[in-house]
Amino acid sequence: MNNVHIYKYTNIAHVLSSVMVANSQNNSQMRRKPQQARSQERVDRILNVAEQMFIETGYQATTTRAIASRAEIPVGSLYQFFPDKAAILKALAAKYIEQEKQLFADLHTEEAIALPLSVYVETVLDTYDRFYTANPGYRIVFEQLFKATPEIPISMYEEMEIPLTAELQKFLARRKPSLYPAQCELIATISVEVVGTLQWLSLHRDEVFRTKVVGETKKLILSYLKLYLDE
Amino acid sequence: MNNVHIYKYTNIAHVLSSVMVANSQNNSQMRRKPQQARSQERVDRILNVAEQMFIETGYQATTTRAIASRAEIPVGSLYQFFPDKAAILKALAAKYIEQEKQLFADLHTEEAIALPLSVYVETVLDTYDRFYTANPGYRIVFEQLFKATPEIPISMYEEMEIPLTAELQKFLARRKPSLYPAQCELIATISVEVVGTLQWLSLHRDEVFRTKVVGETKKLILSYLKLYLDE
Amino acid sequence: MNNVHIYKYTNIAHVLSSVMVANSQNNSQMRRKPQQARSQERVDRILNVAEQMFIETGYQATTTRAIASRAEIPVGSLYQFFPDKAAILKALAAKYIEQEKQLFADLHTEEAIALPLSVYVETVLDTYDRFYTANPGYRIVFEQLFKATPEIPISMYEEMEIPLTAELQKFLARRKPSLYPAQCELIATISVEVVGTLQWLSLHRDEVFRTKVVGETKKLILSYLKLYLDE
Amino acid sequence: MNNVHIYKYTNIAHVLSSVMVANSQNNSQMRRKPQQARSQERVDRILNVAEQMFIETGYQATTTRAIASRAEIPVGSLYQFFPDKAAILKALAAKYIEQEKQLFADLHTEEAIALPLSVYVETVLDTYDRFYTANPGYRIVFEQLFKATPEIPISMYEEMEIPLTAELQKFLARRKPSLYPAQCELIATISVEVVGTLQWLSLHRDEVFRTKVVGETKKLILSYLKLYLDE
DNA sequence: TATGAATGAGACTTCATTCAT
DNA sequence: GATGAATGAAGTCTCATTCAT
Repeated sequence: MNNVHIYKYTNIAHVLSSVMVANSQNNSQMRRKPQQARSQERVDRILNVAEQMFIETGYQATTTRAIASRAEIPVGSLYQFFPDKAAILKALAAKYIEQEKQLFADLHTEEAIALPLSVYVETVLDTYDRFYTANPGYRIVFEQLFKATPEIPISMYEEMEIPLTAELQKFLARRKPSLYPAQCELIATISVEVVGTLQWLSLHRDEVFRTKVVGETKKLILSYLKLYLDE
Repeated sequence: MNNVHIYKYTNIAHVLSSVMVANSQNNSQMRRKPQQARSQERVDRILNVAEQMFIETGYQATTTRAIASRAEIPVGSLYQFFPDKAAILKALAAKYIEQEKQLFADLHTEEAIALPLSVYVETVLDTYDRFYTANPGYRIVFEQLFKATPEIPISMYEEMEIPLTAELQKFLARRKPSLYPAQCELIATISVEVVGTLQWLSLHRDEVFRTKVVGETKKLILSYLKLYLDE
Repeated sequence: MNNVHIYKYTNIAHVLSSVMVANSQNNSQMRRKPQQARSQERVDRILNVAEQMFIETGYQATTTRAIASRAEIPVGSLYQFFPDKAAILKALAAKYIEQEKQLFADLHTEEAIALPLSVYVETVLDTYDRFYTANPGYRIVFEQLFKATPEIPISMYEEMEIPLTAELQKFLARRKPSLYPAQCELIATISVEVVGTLQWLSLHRDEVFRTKVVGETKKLILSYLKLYLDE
Repeated sequence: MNNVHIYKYTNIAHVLSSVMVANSQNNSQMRRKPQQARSQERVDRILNVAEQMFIETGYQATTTRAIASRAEIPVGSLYQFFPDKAAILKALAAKYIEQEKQLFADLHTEEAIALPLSVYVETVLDTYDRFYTANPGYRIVFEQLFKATPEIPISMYEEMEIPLTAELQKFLARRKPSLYPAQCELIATISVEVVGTLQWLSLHRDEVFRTKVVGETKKLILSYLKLYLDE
């Protein structure tokens, strides 16, 4: 979810393609595929540090020197793995999408679609909570990514690999075939956006707060979907 | 609404006070109170241009030269009205709060609270829609403002002059006295955050989309509040 | 005295000429001869304020706006009296030279030269003390003036209107004709420099300190001159 | 000597401490301790160029770009060694104090104090001449440094590491125990100020002039001190 | 391959001076 | 003449990126 805000801004195809490249094997955003253990460990450290600093300070205000320094590697080495600062952003995005894919992999089954709505929502949101908690930089990374790509916004998220919106859209179409595709899209978009925001909100205080917000999110989404799925 | 994300980040009192100063008569954020028509027009142009560019490119990536250039004035003139870049942000924030106050001024009455829930939601969201459409930079400005004030986050929005969350909280307390204050706060916070996000989402495509999203927002919020207000 | 440091730095002829112009009637540094009382009063205020601020903050760090503001006149008006910032410096210099001339006017007489050395020193230094106390900006103004005129230093202070060094030189030549002119010049230069510095030093603490320093200066100069004048 | 003008202006302790830091090993004014030969040479060039330009044009009027340009390095490199413009000033000050200490290291001995006055003066002033000739920016650097530190002037130069005034004061107290401490302080202060000025003066013309001025300084100081030390 | 010093374009801001009112 | 808003060149400092070692 909350990928929605992505296609609001800009040319998804463009951004996504460049991001996905970072994900593939050879033609990587990364200058050098870190085959050795040390390199891989360095890349991970850079990514973790960068994610943390982007959240804390924002993308622009985070300097490459600062990232390298906190990751305890020389700047030069950072540039051996990433051609420029934006590549770190893209690598994070790619990592997020990868995580998202894996996490949602076995969610989109016939069984799942047949589940009672409440159970479905419960399952999806728990999954999403796990994903988001593991990838707290998600929102800020994509926000920045699309701000930096000032092109025509196209909403073709079906084509995208970003799973949540597509998943929900398909779910709606199956459960209530009388809904127009445009309606499915709208409902899915809104749901995903809402879940994304509330997840982000949930991370800004303590654990108790997070749990409460997640609980409310489930109630909210369930009551909203019920309007259409008459259950 | 959507002020929620404000108290997530930081010390409201601090930020707000500095912002409100920009609103008062003499002790302004602005170096010079523009008395003549031409000056006032320039200040307005700066503010409009800045708002637009902050939305498009973000605060940090927007340079003062670029603002001045797009506003078709020399940089020096910009600095005659605003002591620094941050002052533009604060002036925008002050403007928003002013607008918000005026718009919500006669919303918080006994009558309003007695309204049927659906009418209440309808009214509030229409008001909010008007406000947000007139002040599209709201979200990004406050986000930036609080990012720049790295202090202890305190959630005391009752004390704030920002009306929507407080308003909703009071509304809930009156309509359903059995709700704990903490519950009211949570529900209000979530509602405001959701509305804020969806409003923001609504502005990123065409007019048709905006209308649709606003409509869905009403449904969503109404169905959510009904969970608590058993109507 | 203490004009000495002037010809250390730069082309005296150049600087002095431009300064002296500020002193003459029509071809002034000042744009407009303030004939009306108000104008004259404004010019005085500017000069006083500028002198004070140059001492406190230095010439460069003192802005024309700040001068105008502290003198309680608009900047525009300041520029009606002075073509640029440097003109204020020059006007001050001219004022100082004028003061110096007047003060030393009746000092350079046959009688004075015939005085006992100790009485002569006493008289001269008392005069100088009065002058310097009345014109505390003297040192900083000339320092700045010559720093800003980066040309060949020429020591032709006999030609100058600055009286003290020339006066002392003549005094020495008369009292001890066996001294070479070059010696007279050296002794005079050194004496004037020393007196200038100690006078400047004397102004940086309280009145008691000032008196003490002035007393010591007399002793010091007297004992020095005695080396040559065998008295 | 000529450190006197230091405590005229401001809180010695404060300024000195910040300067001395520039002198220590790790907590340097300099961003990076230049370890390699090339870097060290660059730092030296910056310092030399800056010293020269400060003398010629003054501190304020000397731009960092101009320093870098004359030192034939990019501005960025300058800022790699010095966090800001003031740090160059402080580094120079630290260098001077270091030089002063080393030069005066073995001057303050029982033997020196027992020397005939004329020999003592001769020795001290020769030492000072060497120091000042090697560090011509001394005067202007400290002048600027204290102008930028607008605090309460305290004269506690015994505590300072700056040796000359303290040295002379002790010398006087030993040679003539009947002198009050306040008198010693005054005499020392005046002597140091005078020597400082004359040294400064001596540097503004040719070598012949310098020699002559130094010679006269010795005579002058000797004759002054004799007033108190009855020799 | 790994390092981190070096680079310089460009960011924010100031301020002497002008000129329309 | 008097005013003070307007101007923009220039100053200080940062930081993504390169490249010699």
